[in-house]
Amino acid sequence: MATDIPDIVIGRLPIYLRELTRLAEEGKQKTTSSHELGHRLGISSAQIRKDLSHFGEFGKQGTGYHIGYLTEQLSDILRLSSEWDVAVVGAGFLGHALAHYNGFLDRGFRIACIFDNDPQKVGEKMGELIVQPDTDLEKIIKHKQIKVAILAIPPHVAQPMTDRLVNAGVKALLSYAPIHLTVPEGVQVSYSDPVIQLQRMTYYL
Amino acid sequence: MATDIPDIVIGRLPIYLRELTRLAEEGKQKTTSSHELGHRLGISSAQIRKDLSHFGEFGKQGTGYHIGYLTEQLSDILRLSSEWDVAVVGAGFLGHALAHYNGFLDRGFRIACIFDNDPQKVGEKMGELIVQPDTDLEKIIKHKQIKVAILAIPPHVAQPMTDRLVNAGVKALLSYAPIHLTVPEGVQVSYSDPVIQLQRMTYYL
DNA sequence: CACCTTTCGTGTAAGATTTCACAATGATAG
DNA sequence: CTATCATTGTGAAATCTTACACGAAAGGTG
Ligand SMILES: NC(=O)c1ccc[n+]([C@@H]2O[C@H](COP(=O)([O-])OP(=O)(O)OC[C@H]3O[C@@H](n4cnc5c(N)ncnc54)[C@H](O)[C@@H]3O)[C@@H](O)[C@H]2O)c1
Ligand SMILES: NC(=O)c1ccc[n+]([C@@H]2O[C@H](COP(=O)([O-])OP(=O)(O)OC[C@H]3O[C@@H](n4cnc5c(N)ncnc54)[C@H](O)[C@@H]3O)[C@@H](O)[C@H]2O)c1
Repeated sequence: MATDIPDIVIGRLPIYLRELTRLAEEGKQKTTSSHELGHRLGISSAQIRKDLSHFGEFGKQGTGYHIGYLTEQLSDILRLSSEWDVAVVGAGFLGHALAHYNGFLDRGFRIACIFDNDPQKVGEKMGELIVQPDTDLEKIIKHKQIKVAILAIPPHVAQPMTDRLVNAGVKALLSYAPIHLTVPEGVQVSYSDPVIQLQRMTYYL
Repeated sequence: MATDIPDIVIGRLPIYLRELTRLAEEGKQKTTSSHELGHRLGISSAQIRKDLSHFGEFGKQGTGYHIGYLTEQLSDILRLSSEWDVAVVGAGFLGHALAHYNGFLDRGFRIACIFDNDPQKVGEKMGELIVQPDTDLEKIIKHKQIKVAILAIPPHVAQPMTDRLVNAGVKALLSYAPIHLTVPEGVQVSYSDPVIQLQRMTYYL
């Protein structure tokens, strides 16, 4: 049941999870339907049912899905039952925003440490954390067994830093640097480049 | 030629453009091939050729693509020949990072104004800009004919702010708020939620 | 010039994803 | 208890996307 599930399906699960959490917060109802969820997300109900059916039968005919139960199941599928420690590399503007962002904790992640190579930044307090020198990066990541990192450093140092992180055991990497990164098989990479996103939209304007 | 081009193809053009710019910066060569470009991006050469062929014939057999020429063509296709003015809404941590980011200018966008509703933030200097009160938002956006906006405000005010922006004439919106937005037909929306991206990766860990 | 190498552009095949549509199931109301 | 209604889970069809493979062009070489 766990094999062979298309990436594109996995990619939608976090969206479902996020909307289920919103539904739970609204607190108006204990259950929802594929139709309601789809309507709220601009996705067809059939797609939602098909996606979920890859993992089991979570709904009930006539009633729909129990919001709490489906939330739990999706959290389990996405391995969010316990928190992932995350390392942030780069304590500039973006690192600053990330360190202060409180939207990670209740969704399965905790910023566990933040690194910089600028002596001026090292030691500075950021949110709950203190900026660490990048020379300690390998030691701390190995010691805390950190598997997830966020890159918020300039593009020209992103690839070498990626290599260091992977070498220290990081398996999932979200990069804000506007550059394609090369990683070994088995390491996940994801990118966030606002300019790419804007450029995708201007075509249609 | 302009109709019927799949969104997924449009979505890759900015990636090609970004890598072409890097190649130009490296300055080692005047031309590149679909094979080289694909190799650098982890995309098949056939896909690159097929994607480009939707818009015309930009290459030369035996030689490949002239980097400068292809860059120009892609910029034209994506409507990046002249700069788009961009409004940033929300002068918090993220708005701060965006206002100081110098990676927009050379890729077709210019942050033209930044808004906040917090009297403490209004008037503050951010990068080259001064934070404007959100009450002036409609006036300024209409006056400058701004079509592109970035949302960096809390989730619960994101939908009403979207409605205001769309009403003022915004046609493309990049939102950092972790919530699905509803917009009228013809308005483009794009999202950036790092938690969604991390959750997509933890499944594979 | 004849030959070789490179690389494009593209028709077609293969594969992936979405949509359709319906039997089956559970809830509800009279 | 039966009829009605809502909604799931899922094969099959339709659509979309990627990969393959090759003829044709361009440039270089002897
Ligand atoms: N600011 C934005 O809104 C924004 C938006 C999109 C993308 N980005 C990208 O995100 C990245 C960071 O952006 P930023 O605005 O925070 O930049 P920034 O210059 O404010 O911060 C970068 C930080 O990285 C540190 N650094 C540099 N080399 C390092 C190394 N080898 N090891 C550890 N730390 C190192 C610097 O000391 C600095 O503190 C850049 O790649 C940028 O292109 C930024
Ligand atoms: N900080 C991060 O790293 C990060 C990461 C991902 C997503 N986000 C999301 O991005 C958004 C902004 O995050 P942030 O960290 O900058 O938050 P922030 O609290 O630092 O900034 C939000 C700003 O929006 C302003 N604001 C609130 N309501 C407004 C309104 N109606 N009109 C105009 N301005 C208004 C506030 O005054 C504040 O200055 C949030 O939705 C957050 O969930 C943040």
